[in-house]
Amino acid sequence: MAATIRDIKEKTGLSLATISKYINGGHVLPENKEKIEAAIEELHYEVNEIARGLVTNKTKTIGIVVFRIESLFNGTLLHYIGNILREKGYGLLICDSCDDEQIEVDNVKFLIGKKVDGILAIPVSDNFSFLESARQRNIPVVLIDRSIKDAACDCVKIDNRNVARQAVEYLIGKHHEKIAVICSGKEYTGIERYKGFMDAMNAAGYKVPENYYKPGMHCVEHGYESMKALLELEERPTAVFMTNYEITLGAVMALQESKYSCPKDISVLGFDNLLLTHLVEPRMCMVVQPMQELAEKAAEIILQRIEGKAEEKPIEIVLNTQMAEGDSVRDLWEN
Amino acid sequence: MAATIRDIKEKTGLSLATISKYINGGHVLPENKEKIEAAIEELHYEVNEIARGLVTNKTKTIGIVVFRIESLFNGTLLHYIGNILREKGYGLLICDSCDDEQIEVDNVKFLIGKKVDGILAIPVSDNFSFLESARQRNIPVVLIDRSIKDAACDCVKIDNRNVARQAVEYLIGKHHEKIAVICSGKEYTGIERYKGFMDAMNAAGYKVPENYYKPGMHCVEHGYESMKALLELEERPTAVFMTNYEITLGAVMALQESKYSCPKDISVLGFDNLLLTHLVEPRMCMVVQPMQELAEKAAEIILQRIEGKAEEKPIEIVLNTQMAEGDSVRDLWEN
DNA sequence: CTGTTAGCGCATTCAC
DNA sequence: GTGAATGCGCTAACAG
Repeated sequence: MAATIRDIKEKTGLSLATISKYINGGHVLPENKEKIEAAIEELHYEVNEIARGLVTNKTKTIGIVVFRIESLFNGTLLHYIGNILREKGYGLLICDSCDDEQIEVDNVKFLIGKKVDGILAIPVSDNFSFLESARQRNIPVVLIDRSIKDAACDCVKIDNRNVARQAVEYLIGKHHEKIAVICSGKEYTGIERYKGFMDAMNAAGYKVPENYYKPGMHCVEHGYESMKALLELEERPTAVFMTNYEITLGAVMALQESKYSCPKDISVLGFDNLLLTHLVEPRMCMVVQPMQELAEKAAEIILQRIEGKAEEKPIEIVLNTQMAEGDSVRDLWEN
Repeated sequence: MAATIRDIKEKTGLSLATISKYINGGHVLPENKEKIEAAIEELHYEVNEIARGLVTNKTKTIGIVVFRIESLFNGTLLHYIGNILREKGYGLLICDSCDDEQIEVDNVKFLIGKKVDGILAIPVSDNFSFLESARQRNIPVVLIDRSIKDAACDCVKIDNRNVARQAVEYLIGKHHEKIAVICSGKEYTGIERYKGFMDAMNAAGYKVPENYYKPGMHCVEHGYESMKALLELEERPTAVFMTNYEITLGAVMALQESKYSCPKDISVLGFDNLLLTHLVEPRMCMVVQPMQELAEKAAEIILQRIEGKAEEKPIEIVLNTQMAEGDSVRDLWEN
């Protein structure tokens, strides 16, 4: 058995209170301090966080629910978040929702059972109900990347609609008019980015035929199938805008397999998938989110909430985003 | 405050023991069962795992130390492992070692402080010292993918040397003689796979010039730089064997950027990177590990250890691996 | 099958 | 500055 605070009481002859106080940074007489330190050293004593948690009602653990852990987007976020939290002594309990809303609900309940101090979520669901159980128990929740309508919940995200509009304006600036969009049709980011797409198209006065609009699941397959369908169209679009990591990946896979070449036959502009910019020819144009900042802000907010030093009302942080230019968009007026 | 077992005692008039028993799956009278269930429902009662942990000395939490969480290899493993464990009611506390041995040591200590019931590791380090602290406390440890020499520790891995040999024999079967290898030079898998490479080359009687052997870090950059160097060689290899996910990725990136085309100018055979087989042309030959099986076995073993129903001596599971054929290897005698 | 009692290891009142 | 007592929420012995 590991040594407990009682063992060091025996060893030093001091009382539990004194020892506990020292451990938690309180002042004790120098000679007692030495005694305690010596005993700790000798017995390899380490605080039992479980016992401490029972009385403080804190676990120093934060739960994170991600829509799909295999997504590189989530992996990158986890990397940054995990490092920040661990520096502060917090553990990260991770739950993979596998793109399934029911699993997501269960995950939140599971985390609550684990008595996490706070919950970070990159959600699958587009309504807040899966987090109700957390709210009831006053467990702080911070949404990352995907906010939820009318949720009144802390959230860190990017200016989705704006950046999508800018990206499409870039395409339009290269004189594209027949632009298709592949996006997720259900969740927040997909919808917002689609709105941004339409903003730009409407402002330019361009129509979007129904078969140029490809809403669907947030997954590689949807990107793949949609791009395939677009390429088979009699009146092919001259440019395609893909609005997330997975969809970009799938669409590029379909393009690579096809007989068409980019940007000669078709121009593409993707989202988040920085990896691809180094992998395929030509270098892709890509909207890239500031992952580290996203992670840092989210960690910062959840810690503030846990320590109770944040204002009452929901904090919403919207980060600016930039577009990485490449060679995957051809100017139709050149050549 | 959340409801406790005492609240439901008040509500039902039953004793703590009866309620506890019911919660833990014991048999109680049907009428009491109904009373308890009703009270649980009404009070939104959920077990406080912390309190339970204090008395059972179990946290129902398993820690996992991964060499780099952003690696898709780890993401896939985490996906499978997390799902299995959560089904059994176990949480997964995740620690990213960021490819740094010192961080890895700290991570293990951190997990021990969190009193995890067991530790899974996909390690950075090639010696067991980072796990000593766990062993001292009798915390079960299972190594995944990368075993450690003389560690006498449970381990789930693949037949690295064999499958590498087979892969190289496939290249040799296509009449390649000038075969280069890019591998990680330090950790277990890199060394084993290199041995397999040499087994095949030696058996065939082919020499491996020093500049065809590219050991280095387990990272994208190493794959990229090495492939670039190989392509610039006066006497270029006709085939290149890449021995892990990251290196394969980097090498393919370099190849895509180069003036050479695959398999016309050079043949390649990669490892683990199934994603790539769908992304680049031509379809790549790839050794692919049975990720799900790897995860399942590891989860199974750690749970057995925790429940104390595993034999004393270390369990070592070696899974068979197959090679996915593609078109990235040209038969030198054809055309 | 049920109730009573006693801790798990620690932090936190209070007195002193 | 220190020590004795109390309880966090639960499980595990018992005895009934």
